[in-house]
Amino acid sequence: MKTLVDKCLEKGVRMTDARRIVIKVIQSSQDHPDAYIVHKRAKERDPTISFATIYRTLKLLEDMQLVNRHDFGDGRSRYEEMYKGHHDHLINLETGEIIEFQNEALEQLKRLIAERLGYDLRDHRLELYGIPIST
Amino acid sequence: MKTLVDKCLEKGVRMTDARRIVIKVIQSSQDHPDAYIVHKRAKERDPTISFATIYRTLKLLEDMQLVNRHDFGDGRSRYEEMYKGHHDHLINLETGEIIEFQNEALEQLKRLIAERLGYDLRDHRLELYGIPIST
DNA sequence: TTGCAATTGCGAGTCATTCGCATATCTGGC
DNA sequence: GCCAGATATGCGAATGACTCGCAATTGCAA
Repeated sequence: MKTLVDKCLEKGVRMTDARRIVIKVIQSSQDHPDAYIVHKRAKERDPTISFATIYRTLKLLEDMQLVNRHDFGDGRSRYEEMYKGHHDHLINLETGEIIEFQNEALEQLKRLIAERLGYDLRDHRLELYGIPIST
Repeated sequence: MKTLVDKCLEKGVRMTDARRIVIKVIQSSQDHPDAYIVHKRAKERDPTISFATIYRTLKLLEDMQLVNRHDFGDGRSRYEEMYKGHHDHLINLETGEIIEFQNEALEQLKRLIAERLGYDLRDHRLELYGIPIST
């Protein structure tokens, strides 16, 4: 099981303190932090790390397909480690809580629809927004 | 068949020249224009109309559920009249072209997934990104 | 250990969108 | 039709997320 650091080294990406910290933050986050939160968490490990570096490193990791960037409609990007299988998100409109889910039937349907339209599916984005069923 | 203007009047929304123009632009657009394009088209009808008014009017129409705002990941919002049934979008990664599609099985599946997770589905967003299948 | 290209922190710059405010425009009641 | 007051407009400035330019620092290969 390779770590993100291993994967970076493998691709010849220079491994700096700042990058190690951002990677650590991403790996130990179980939620979907935005850049501001990532910066806040990174500063706990090194108070001198800058915002620009957070953004640059997140972009680097995104380009390397090691991190996923999501836009949940609140005007800023949120990040999570790209690990295991694909999953989609359901956003609780009352609390902002984000629930992850996987559904193979859904994935198949997406591919099928794209194919019917004459396209090879390269990426997709699905978000459900709901409120908890009361009772 | 009520027009957007009718629907606005019905809800007691004051009908101004600027709003009539924005509505006209939205109604006669077959694509998914961003605010800049809406402004450009609106200026053809009244060169003095301002950007702020475009945004304010689009927001008004969005709040009234007469216009849909989409974010296709390029950093700006795109607008379309909210008419007929719900549909999703497939974005051609090579040309940026946007294809609309509807799929009832997909809609049912979305509702089912939300329900299983204990949520009442209030909104959702699905975008497929693909490249044309070459033959 | 050294050299130099890659990376960092900083502050300034972008870009889409929103706001504050003075002016202009609606619209319901006469 | 006309008026008053509430609303909407245009303008430019403000915001907020993100990116860039640059000088100083740092990683890493030889």
